[in-house]
Amino acid sequence: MAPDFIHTYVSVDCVVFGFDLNNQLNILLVQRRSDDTPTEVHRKLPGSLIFSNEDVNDAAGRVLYELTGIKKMVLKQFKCYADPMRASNQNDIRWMGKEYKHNIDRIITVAYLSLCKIDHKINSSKYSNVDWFPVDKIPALPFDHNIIIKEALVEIRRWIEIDFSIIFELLPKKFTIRQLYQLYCALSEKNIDIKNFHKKVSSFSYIVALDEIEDNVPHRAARFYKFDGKAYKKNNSKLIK
Amino acid sequence: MAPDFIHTYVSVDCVVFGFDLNNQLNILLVQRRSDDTPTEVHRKLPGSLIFSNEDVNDAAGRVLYELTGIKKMVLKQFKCYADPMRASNQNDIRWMGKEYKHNIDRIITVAYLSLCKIDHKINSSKYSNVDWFPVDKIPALPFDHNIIIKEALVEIRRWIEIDFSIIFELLPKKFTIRQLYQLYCALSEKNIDIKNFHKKVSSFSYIVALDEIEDNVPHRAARFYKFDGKAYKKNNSKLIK
DNA sequence: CCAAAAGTGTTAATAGTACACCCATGC
DNA sequence: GCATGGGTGTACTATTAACACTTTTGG
Repeated sequence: MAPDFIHTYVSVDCVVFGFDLNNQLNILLVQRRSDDTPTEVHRKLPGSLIFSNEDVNDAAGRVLYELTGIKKMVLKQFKCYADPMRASNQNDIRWMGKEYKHNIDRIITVAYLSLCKIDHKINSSKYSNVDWFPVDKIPALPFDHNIIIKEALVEIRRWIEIDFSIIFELLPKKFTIRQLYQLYCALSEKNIDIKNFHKKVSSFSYIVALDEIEDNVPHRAARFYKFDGKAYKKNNSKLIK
Repeated sequence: MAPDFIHTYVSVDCVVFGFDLNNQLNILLVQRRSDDTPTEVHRKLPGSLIFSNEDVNDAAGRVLYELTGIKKMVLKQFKCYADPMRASNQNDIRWMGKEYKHNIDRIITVAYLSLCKIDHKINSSKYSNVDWFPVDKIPALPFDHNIIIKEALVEIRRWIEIDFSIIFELLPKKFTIRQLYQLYCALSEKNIDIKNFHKKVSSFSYIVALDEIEDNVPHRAARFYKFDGKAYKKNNSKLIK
């Protein structure tokens, strides 16, 4: 009975978002080593097979740490990809054989979202090349990584709705309300009035005005604010619909 | 290198919700065959290992069909459970050996949500016992099934917020606004005024009043309504916050 | 001065909340 | 009649949306 049940490899892949100064969402991609075509640069999502004694959440935390050198990044599992054909491309099969020293026939992956301040130093212990790519300039990637990224974008938007506070993971510690506004617009695809946004947001107890203001801007300097996580949790408000 | 990467079995488990006449959320559990203790009845979530050429989504659809005899049930993947210890209980290991005729050391599972009108006839081709259990009377289950159910409850609430229309999968074709109200309350844990709810909901274009009214009730009979999926999609409204 | 964005104020429209009141039915 | 819930209306409140106006800064 049941000769058909599979025994398969399981990996995790991480979609790490950053928000750049041009108000673009970016994603971290790593370089895939390829001896066959040393001149061509191949990119992929950072990921790894899971270890025999490792939960997928732990594996994702490990991948993120090996990727950025940052210990406690926020992360959120969002989907398991298990199409039997997702790793059927010959290049992908060859790459897996080299990378893992195993013959891998089928592999399913659990995809994670993570967020990173784009100005944070990336200090990877595993990858030699780690770079930000704007979401509208993602190259063709192996496996189903392009699909994963597309769905991660839907997922991050949902996440913001559920927990607004994670938006601050993408902003510098000190930010202007305009920056928050532009990030919120990029994520929610709503088109709210910046004046009203300003008024509303600056009234929140967890958005704390600092003494500091912008410097060297060709217009009135904006005030910097910081996010107070404790005040947010107290009022556990979603506040922005 | 990499002797530690696992090659593991993958299963799907389905949490099927129903809403009963006592305004209780229920979950479908099946009976686990156990030769060791034929007198004791053990329950579990319906599930299966995935086949070698099967996507997890297809496996979940198959499990649901084998469970209920219904072809197109709504389903939603919500989380992958991969704790290395999740199948370390000796009873569970023994059961898996018998069920699948394999020695299974580790198994990860992908959990799905599904919804079913509780009055729908259950016609299982695989399980001899399939029963509804109110969510507050779920017995101790094998593996991490109790945890999965707990998290499924959080997930179904989120789902309703994202797509209100799925609530009608839990109601009879003809329903009163009170029924809709009580289901909505059970799911959202909000405490809105039923009069205001009535007024609001009955104004929606996709909630269609029927000519029929209740029968044999000790008070004024309520009107039946039906849900118009096409009208809903047109206005793609979430409308209820 | 002008352009550009910060920041505040005013007002109208909309949506949500509380609750009064009448209706229909079985006992 | 009375208790129970159906169904409608009205008035109040909170939130959102639109937009005018003043402020600050560099050029």
